[in-house]
Amino acid sequence: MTEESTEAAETTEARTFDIPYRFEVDATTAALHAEHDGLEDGEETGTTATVAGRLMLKRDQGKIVFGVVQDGTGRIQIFAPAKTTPDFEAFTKLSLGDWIGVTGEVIKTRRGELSIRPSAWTVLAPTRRPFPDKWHGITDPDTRYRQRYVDLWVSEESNAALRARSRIMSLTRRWLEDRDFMEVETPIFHSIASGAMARPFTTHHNALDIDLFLRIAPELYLKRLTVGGFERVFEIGRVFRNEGISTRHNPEFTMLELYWAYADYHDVMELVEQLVSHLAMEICGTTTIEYDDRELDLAAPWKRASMTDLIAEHTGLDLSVDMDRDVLADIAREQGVEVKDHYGPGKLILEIYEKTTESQLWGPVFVTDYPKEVSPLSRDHRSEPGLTERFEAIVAGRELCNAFSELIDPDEQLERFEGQEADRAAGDAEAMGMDLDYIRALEYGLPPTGGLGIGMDRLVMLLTGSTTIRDVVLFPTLRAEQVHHADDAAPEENAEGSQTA
RNA sequence: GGGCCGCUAGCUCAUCGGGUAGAGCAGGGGACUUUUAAUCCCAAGGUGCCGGGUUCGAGCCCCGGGCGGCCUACCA
Repeated sequence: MTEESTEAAETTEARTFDIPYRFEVDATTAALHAEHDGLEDGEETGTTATVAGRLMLKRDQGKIVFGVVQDGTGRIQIFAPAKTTPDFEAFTKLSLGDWIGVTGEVIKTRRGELSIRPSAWTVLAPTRRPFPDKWHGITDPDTRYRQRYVDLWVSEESNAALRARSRIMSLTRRWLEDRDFMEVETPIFHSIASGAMARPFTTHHNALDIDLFLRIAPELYLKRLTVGGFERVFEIGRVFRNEGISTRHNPEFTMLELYWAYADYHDVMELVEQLVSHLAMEICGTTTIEYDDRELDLAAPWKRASMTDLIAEHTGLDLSVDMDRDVLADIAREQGVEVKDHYGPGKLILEIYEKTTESQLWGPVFVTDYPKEVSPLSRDHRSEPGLTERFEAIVAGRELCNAFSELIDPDEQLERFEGQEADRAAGDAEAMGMDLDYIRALEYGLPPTGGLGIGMDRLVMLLTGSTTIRDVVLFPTLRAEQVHHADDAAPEENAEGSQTA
């Protein structure tokens, strides 16, 4: 087997076409269906339309060719009789996967299929690689994620989920802007990894000769803006956490954070339940959706319950951060928690909650009043000592967001950072970094502020029914693939573009 | 990171007690004037992920590696 013949099996011989520099489309396939699906079988409209897209199916009848063209909105049949189709011979030679533009009368065939009968057509891009199975498409997840450019036009569900993602982002922005929130962009390079508990990615700036972290959260920059007088800000952007990859985790993911001056965490709860139910109505047409074969009602208001009440409800254990640390540690061990020496009462309660209760919740429910020990950026609870005004929303059994009445006291914030540093010294690689400039900002005065972070990928999963995050991320993080191309293939190498070598 | 599983033609999948791989679709050639994954005929297409080992003989058994999936751990 020679190199040439191997390659010939994988890419078809180059066909040459005179490809225009632009092409004027005047209709989408969806619009044509919306307008003309009511036609009688065999009826003709007398109206001409021009569509463009990829040739997905072709049925050659000899003197008639039936094609199916797919654009970004759907599909339409091309009805091409030899008699009326220009350059008919060439039309019969088109390959599945070719991009074409077609102009012709909109008609309905005798068998009742809405079609365009071409009076003109042109190739817009010939495909040089073989078409995936036209019925099964691509099932190999590796290929779907690596070659999303194929997956997107072959797998309808992928296409729909990723388009829904784009709409969700757009709807979220509009909804927040309608409430006078202003979108901002803060740095992705951080010199201190702070604002969340996670391991960062590290990089280096040559000219400054300094190491930098990719941000794990935009939080501290956004609150600096509130100090600066931007009273309602939000950022939708990528954050980076150097942790495991799973069906719910991608190392880079999209976070919405917002800060709302003069509001508290009760206001933020209302905002979250309203935003999410609004998005559900827009995307799903209802707030009663199904996820993972279970029903979920996203209509506001959502249940609110404190962490300790939920633990009591699920285990019968009546816990409090006032309890003796060692007593709590024993209870934690009984529940299967791996207790570490530096865990205080608050951390132990959080661990017990995560072990016994969180996975039992389906939601939506706001879990409120987190221990101070595990909430270094949240303000002390106004009436519950040792707790903070913080909540997470559990929806479909997963954490959707994290929010709080922001800690505004610089002295208290400094102490919390010091506590984090102690944890880091005790071996906690995810402890938050000390940020003295942020303390300085607080010293200028941060008004009462409600803050929120939502994992947008998770939200998209929820609203599109996706059970893996990779289905809502266009290009999920994967190991590098070694792609060979025929032109640079060494003789002993496999001249293959889609396999690993 | 740990455990389990997978990798066969461009795509979707077969095959076997270890005896040298087979079909559909796509691609090539041909037939067909209303098809709907069209149909029919012909020909072609494989370093069975890679590298070792065992064996007279390995896609199949063993070891190592690569890539992926699921579960698990951390987090959103």
